[in-house]
Amino acid sequence: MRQRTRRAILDAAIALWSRDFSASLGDIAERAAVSRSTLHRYFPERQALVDAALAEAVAAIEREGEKALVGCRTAVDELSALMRAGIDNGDAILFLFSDPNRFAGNPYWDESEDEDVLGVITRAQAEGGIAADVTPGWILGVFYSLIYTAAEAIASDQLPRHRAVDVAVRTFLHGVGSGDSGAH
Amino acid sequence: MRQRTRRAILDAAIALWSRDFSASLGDIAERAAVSRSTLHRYFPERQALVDAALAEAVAAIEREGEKALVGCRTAVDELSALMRAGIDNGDAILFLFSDPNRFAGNPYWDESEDEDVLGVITRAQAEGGIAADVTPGWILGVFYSLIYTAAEAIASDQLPRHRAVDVAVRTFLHGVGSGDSGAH
DNA sequence: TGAAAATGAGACATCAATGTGTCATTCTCG
DNA sequence: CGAGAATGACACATTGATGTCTCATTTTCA
Repeated sequence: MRQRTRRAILDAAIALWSRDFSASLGDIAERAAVSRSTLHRYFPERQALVDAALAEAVAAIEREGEKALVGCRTAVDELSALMRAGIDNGDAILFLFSDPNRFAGNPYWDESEDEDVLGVITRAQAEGGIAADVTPGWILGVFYSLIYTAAEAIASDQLPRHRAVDVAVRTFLHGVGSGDSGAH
Repeated sequence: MRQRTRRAILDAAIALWSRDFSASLGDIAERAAVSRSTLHRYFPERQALVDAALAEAVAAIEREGEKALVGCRTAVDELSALMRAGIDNGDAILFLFSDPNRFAGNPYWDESEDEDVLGVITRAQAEGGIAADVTPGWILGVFYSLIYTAAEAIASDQLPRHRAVDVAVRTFLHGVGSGDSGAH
């Protein structure tokens, strides 16, 4: 029970704070189907919950990202797999990146995931699967933006999950142009 | 002076709330280089400032979008122009769309801009410039996401403004793939 | 079953943000 | 210049979120 409750609170915090960081602890407790008393037993201060949610979100992304990479042959394959994993953890992505400065200086803020993805991107550029005349930083931003957009489309029932993943990967690689106009 | 002060407060509110909606009125007053007293004279309650900022952001987007459309020949041209205009008003875009539910039910919340862009998108699909096998809703989401990403890249000095616009439009139409792999 | 753990309910105290006033100072413009 | 508008600097009350505590109830597990 102990772990289940903690998990419910963290999930609720990430789900709510990913959309609105001003959500109160009362809101989170309600979402987690837990009393505010219990929430305070697990996380005595608001900041403690922020830190734990941050650590949990980072861990989830790393964990799922790791799993997604098995069996990939090219760097582009890896990016597609990471995008799928990111969409499946849309709340965590959104929570981490909705405000790039929110966690600046927080010891639990870990940019290694950024570094990992950037590595895959530069590798994909070297392999010729990703345009080499655009900065990796821009590509990383597009990568996360499309994950966000796909997660949002799923959450609002605009697209089924599998369709959202396909369309996001396709948009990432080829854009939404018809394809018959000359690429740059 | 009266109008200038009001404008400074609205700009500060949009700039701060676009990144962090929990920013306090004190933060906004400081950013606007104005005392909290003055802020309260212009906007007696927090909600009044929220409403005014919302109305101002909507108006700015509509106004700049309108201006951007002159001289466009194709619907794809219009989308490119709208994207440029959006990036130039990145704070307003971000403020309006960072939380799609924040302004639900607010009388100043106007979805007509959404409708306008959706119209251009379907027109572009009919003209053959935009893929017709993807939902307009998805394309709209990608459109705004790339505006956000470009505005963020500019704000963090990763890309100069003109370069960000170019790269965003190109990504919108052709993605970040190298282009020599078969498009869908 | 029965003790220990976990939880819920609620009464507080505290604190930061917000809202409301007053008064002095600065500025704008006739 | 000088009156009126605009602003800044406070003091203060209010409010909602947060943090702390106690006690009753429920759940878990040996």
